[in-house]
Amino acid sequence: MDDRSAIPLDSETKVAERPADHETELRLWLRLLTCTTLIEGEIRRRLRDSFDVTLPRFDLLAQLDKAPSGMTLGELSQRMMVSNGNVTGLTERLVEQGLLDRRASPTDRRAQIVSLTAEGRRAFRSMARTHEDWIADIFSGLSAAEIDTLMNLLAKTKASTRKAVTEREAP
Amino acid sequence: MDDRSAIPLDSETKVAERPADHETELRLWLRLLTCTTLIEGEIRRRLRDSFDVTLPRFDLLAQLDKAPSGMTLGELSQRMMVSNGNVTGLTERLVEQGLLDRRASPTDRRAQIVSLTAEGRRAFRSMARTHEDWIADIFSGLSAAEIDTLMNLLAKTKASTRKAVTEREAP
DNA sequence: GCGAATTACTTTAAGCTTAAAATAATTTTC
DNA sequence: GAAAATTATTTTAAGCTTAAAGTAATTCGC
Repeated sequence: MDDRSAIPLDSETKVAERPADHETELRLWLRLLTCTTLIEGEIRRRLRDSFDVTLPRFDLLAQLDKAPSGMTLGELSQRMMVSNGNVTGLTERLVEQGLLDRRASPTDRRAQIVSLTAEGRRAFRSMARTHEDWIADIFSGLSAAEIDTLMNLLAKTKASTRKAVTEREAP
Repeated sequence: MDDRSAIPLDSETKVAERPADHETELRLWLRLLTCTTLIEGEIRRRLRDSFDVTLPRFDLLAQLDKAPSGMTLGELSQRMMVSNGNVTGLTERLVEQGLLDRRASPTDRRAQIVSLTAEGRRAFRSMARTHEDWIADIFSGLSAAEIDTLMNLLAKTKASTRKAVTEREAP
């Protein structure tokens, strides 16, 4: 007999039938997803209304702002956790908009290095200041201690996820 | 002279220069986003590899599984937190796939009610069981207590976000 | 060095997603 | 009960996103 279901997690009378229902984890995942969707949607809306920029473009600019000498497309794609083709398209539009510079790598003729133009940097910095205030506003219902705890638990979640992914890839 | 670096992180002696840098909240948001992106990507990949289904379709089926008598498109769009047009398209494809039924509302001629077909219900239930195990696996690095704390902090985050959104809409 | 494997990127096709405008039906207001 | 406002949905155009296939350059193995 499988007695795992007899462990009094929240429930009282789990019958043997179903091995172990991981409803708790599922609810956690749904809540995590809801939070992110909610915040992401709000930020997307504000970026569009205030600066007429999309969130993916803002994200790309943010990555480049952290790398003054630029970055290859592959590096961008890794840091943004999106596909290569995605970065190709985003970059094209931002170059066209005059916010990005694109040049061939001096050491590798396959690679392209993109970096912010002066205008791109100026535009991003200006948006970033407001963006930071929005985020602070959104999290203002949490105390410093709660933010700290949340940070740590999310770090654990990230580690746990990576482990699950890795172990499945190389079993 | 730039004395920002001399200011203790959350001190109250904010010098005039830079009002308040909310770097902590920004880092929290980025971490939250990373977690979700990581998990979402993995689940999307597994759903495709194992069941040849997309995540949005799975999500729509999940909503309908919870409403045995069906739901209007508008209700679906609200619960899934996506646009109306999005639901229109997803529904079309799922009806075409034979997983959804779609009928006019008897009380409101503008509205359509969609519900799972027998096949749709069977297909979803089968996928859902595996899906739940994946989620449990992904969160397996967290203890029950940690999961509980995380749940509560995310509830707070959600509430704080809704407050920020609402107050901006109706100031 | 030479062929094989890998790497960086682009292209393609399909699907997802949104905002905004349009359509049609219902409800509210006077 | 007619006009005005709201609601439910669809359509449209633009952009995002991915997986998979393709191209070109580099590195590896010998």
